[in-house]
Amino acid sequence: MTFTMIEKLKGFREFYPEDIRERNKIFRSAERISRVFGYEEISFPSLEPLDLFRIKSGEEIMRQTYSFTDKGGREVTLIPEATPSVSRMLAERKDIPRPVRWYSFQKFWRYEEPQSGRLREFYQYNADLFGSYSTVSDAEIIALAGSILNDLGLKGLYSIRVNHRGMMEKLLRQFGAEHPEKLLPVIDRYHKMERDDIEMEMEKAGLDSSRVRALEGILEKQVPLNGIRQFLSENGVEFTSIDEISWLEHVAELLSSYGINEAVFDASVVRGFNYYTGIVFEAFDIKGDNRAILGGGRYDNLTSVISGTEIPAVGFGMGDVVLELVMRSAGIWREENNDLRVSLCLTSVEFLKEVLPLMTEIRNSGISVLIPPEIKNLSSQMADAAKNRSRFAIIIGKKEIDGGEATVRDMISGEQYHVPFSTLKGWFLKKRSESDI
RNA sequence: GCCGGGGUGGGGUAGUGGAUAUCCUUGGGGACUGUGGAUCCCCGGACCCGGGUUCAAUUCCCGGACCCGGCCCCA
Repeated sequence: MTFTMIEKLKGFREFYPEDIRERNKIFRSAERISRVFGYEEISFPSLEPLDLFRIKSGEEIMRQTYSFTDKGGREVTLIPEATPSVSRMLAERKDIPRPVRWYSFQKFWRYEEPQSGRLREFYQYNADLFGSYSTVSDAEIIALAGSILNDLGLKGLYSIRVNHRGMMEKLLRQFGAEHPEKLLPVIDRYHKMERDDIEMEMEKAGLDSSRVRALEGILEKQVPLNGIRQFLSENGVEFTSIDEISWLEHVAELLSSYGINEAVFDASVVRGFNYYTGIVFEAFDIKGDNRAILGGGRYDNLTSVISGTEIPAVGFGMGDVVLELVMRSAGIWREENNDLRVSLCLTSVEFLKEVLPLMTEIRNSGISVLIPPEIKNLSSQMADAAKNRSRFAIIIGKKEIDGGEATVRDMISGEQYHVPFSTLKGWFLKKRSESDI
């Protein structure tokens, strides 16, 4: 018989238990930190009308998404991002008091060629703060991002590169650019493009050669957030005419008080989409070669396009793909199962009904109890317990039933204990609290 | 959508225009009816798919899907 396995689609993943475990840690971290910042979870459909995304992105959206006509003739799209749906949710419920703090963690789909850190199906965490235009809310959303990364164990291993779209536009105008917004896509690709091409684009935009060199000097370096003013003035920027510098300085001050010391100023971060209006930021692995772990910024005009109501907003998105790569290279992606699990080993199946109530009691206290599906000889049950990484084996035979005590074997040390049935649950709870098992 | 690279059991590999495709590991069973992942024995499992060249293709050629990486795009 010939059998051909049907392969999974390009850019899609399967998750085995060892894959899920650590990913759940990301979910839990994001959930916990979001909650203590006052953010509440929302969820929205995975399939939306194509028009929801067309509004923002035009027809390019067709090439970059899973879009098709459904059986009812509707043009639909597997959601490639969260913002449009979230904006609609906000617009649908005008009674919700602002500011609104929401987060979500869903699957998204993009029809792109997979490459490092980028797949066709991925999870993305999203957080947004609606209804406030302030340095305080900008700092909050960046602090939220940093706190999640810290909670995951990445403290000191990443940097958050911060910039301000409004400031960049003023700066570029001051440098001679007539249409600063046209230069932003070039700046976005500063670290990818050839030097000659960049300089050509800058000159085309209206910068003279000394300004081109000054701009390159600015784009080249990352400096501490609180050193922006000095850095820019050293590179020929007349900062007195740019209010946004003070804005960034205040955000820097707040972030420092938050204990987020990973934020730096990086003028080359402007984000690809042009709907950002204020602060923009991206977090990177400090070692460097990965794509951005997360990215976001302020988008005060977007909600009006999608929902008809203008509501200031600042937020960010973080995908699981790059995050996993970064956590792996930081050596904090664990695949072992650290749950406290114990395996029941019986010398005869007839004892099972007698100890099942006890096992249920132990399970109810949160400890995993594995019942052997087949009662073979004790030796092979012990071997199974070892293989399934049980920390303890509970051995039950005639002796134990008659004596009313379980024999409990520590599978690491080999020590054995006789524990009365009545105190068995407490014995495990004590073991659990004594160490980090 | 474009470009470069890749492929032999679940994982890691050897090898080949022709014969029963190598080894390790993993998995299953047994030796072993009250004590372990050991040991020994047995078993299962692979040349990505399709077409072409050829007497003969896992091997050479072409195409496709997939994987890795890059471009476009980046929400």
